[in-house]
Amino acid sequence: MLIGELSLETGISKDTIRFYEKIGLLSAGERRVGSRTYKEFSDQTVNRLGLIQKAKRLGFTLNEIRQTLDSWTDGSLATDEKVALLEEKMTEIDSQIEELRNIKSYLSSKKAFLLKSEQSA
Amino acid sequence: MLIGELSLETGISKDTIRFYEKIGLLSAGERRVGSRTYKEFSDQTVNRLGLIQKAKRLGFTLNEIRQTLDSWTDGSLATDEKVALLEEKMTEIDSQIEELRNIKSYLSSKKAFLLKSEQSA
DNA sequence: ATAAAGTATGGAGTATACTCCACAGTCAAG
DNA sequence: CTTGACTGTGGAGTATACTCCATACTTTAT
Repeated sequence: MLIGELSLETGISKDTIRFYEKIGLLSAGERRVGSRTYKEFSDQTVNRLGLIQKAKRLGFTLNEIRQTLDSWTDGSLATDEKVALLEEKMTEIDSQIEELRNIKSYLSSKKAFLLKSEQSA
Repeated sequence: MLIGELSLETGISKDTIRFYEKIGLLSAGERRVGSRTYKEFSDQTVNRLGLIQKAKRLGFTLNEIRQTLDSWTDGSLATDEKVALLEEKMTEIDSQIEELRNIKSYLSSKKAFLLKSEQSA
């Protein structure tokens, strides 16, 4: 598919997609038309962009994402290494959730304090 | 306290503290010594920097943090508005936790897939 | 008296992640 | 055959958040 369709399907702007391709986070084939060539993106690119979004939400930089996705597909990782990597990421997610819970309970105590002050006023 | 002590207590670099002060995220008094003036930070600044770190982890920009902290202390918010704001942030945290759980279960399914493939191989 | 450590200031530089623009070729519709 | 929508390229610009550097003053230890 061409960039417009990919953009529509993923909700990611064409400029961002072009930027991702420029830094090697996405790859594209070529479709020759007259004197021009258009970028041809595979269906899996939609999935890859979804992964990228997920990873970004986890706080990874585009560089880290590229490296991880590359090592995932270039045959340099054995299955058990992939499993270990997934488990590592899941542990990181647990830590992040824990941190969010801490912040939430901090906010909760702030709220309790406000309500208490209000009552006594 | 001076910047070095504040940096030690918070683990935030002097440069970053100076940057925060420059953009109005922190305020400091003046301590005059001879022809010079040093920045004098109050004890509450430690706490404020802790808040800033928490807010950053929630994904807020420094600008948003400044505005929220300012409105918190400048008397422009009634108690019930503060309570509402806290509740809103807590809801946002819940959403973030939910999203992290989704990503985790995605990773979990990837892992299950890998293990299944390994078994059949 | 001197050196080391801390501080302030102004400004340059870096990293990340886009976002926008001008220019130009391609294609389908009217 | 013109117009509008889509595409590519190169490069400039923006926003965020620092980080580093040179210069210079002050205090403290030796």
